[in-house]
Amino acid sequence: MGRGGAVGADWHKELRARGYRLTPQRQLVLEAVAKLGHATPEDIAGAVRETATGVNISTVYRTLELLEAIGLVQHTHLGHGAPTYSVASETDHVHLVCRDCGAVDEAPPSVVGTVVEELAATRGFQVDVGHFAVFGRCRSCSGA
Amino acid sequence: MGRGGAVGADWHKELRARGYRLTPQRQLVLEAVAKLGHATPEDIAGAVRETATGVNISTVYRTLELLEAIGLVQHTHLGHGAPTYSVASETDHVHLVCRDCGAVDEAPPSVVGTVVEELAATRGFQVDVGHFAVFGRCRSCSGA
DNA sequence: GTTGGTGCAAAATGTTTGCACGGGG
DNA sequence: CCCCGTGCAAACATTTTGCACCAAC
Repeated sequence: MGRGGAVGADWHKELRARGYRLTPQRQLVLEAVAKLGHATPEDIAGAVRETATGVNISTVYRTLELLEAIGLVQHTHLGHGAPTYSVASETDHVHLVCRDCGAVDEAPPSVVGTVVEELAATRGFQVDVGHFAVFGRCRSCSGA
Repeated sequence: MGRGGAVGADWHKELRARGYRLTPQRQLVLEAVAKLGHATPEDIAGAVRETATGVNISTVYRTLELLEAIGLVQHTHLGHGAPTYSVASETDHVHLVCRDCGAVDEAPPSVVGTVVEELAATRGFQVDVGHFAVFGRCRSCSGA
């Protein structure tokens, strides 16, 4: 699950190759994203503060932007508030968000496979399955 | 199409029936939503200001919340910024948003029909097709 | 030693709320 | 005449930016 070790062993090279520096803040933010999963920037800042003396929220934003550009993390919109970040390898699934209770469920990308294929074939549209959630009402809340 | 007159002829009754009052602001906001389509609260406030002396932005928010509760309008998240509002009858479609050029395309709900049915059958999840957009890369941007 | 990264504070953006006044019913 | 709805301003929440200092390389 969210173990820090799951994060690519040598993402340092990714940074260096692009001229970026390896800082403790960047290490901490990436570890926090891996550990938390679906965490908002604020969540991440909070988690990091428990470990270190403190990483400024603006640094968290800048770092997330950087890590996303490199392809190490991705963000998803699960609701009206802040987006949530996960390590890129873990975001390959569909999010089901209940409009009533707010519960977030996950489904394998295969459930939308036919749609993805159809949109690619008929419109040349390459779907990014994880970016937006699928909104609706879960079983518990639909009254059944 | 986008004329104010296209909006249900007697939504006044909807208001009255629930104990709400009919005000010029509410009328203007609803007409603006109908005319603009996929408009942010700020867009709507701007459009209304061209007609009237001015409707406060907070009134726009409160009015949109009210109109959505009644079922006359709905909002959709098309990107990272503000949500966009449309009259309820026009939101019954899937939004395809390109991550590169930001273009918003629309597709009939039928393209996701199988997914909607599958999620209902296997998980009891009632999908709200219009609330979140489908994110990805459009034909022009995946080729160039 | 350079130069990019960080912290801090302030600004920008988007949304909500408290309160007093005015208009709808 | 009652009281809901509005305008206004301030609070709130989230994200971005300018700038001086510090640390990675």
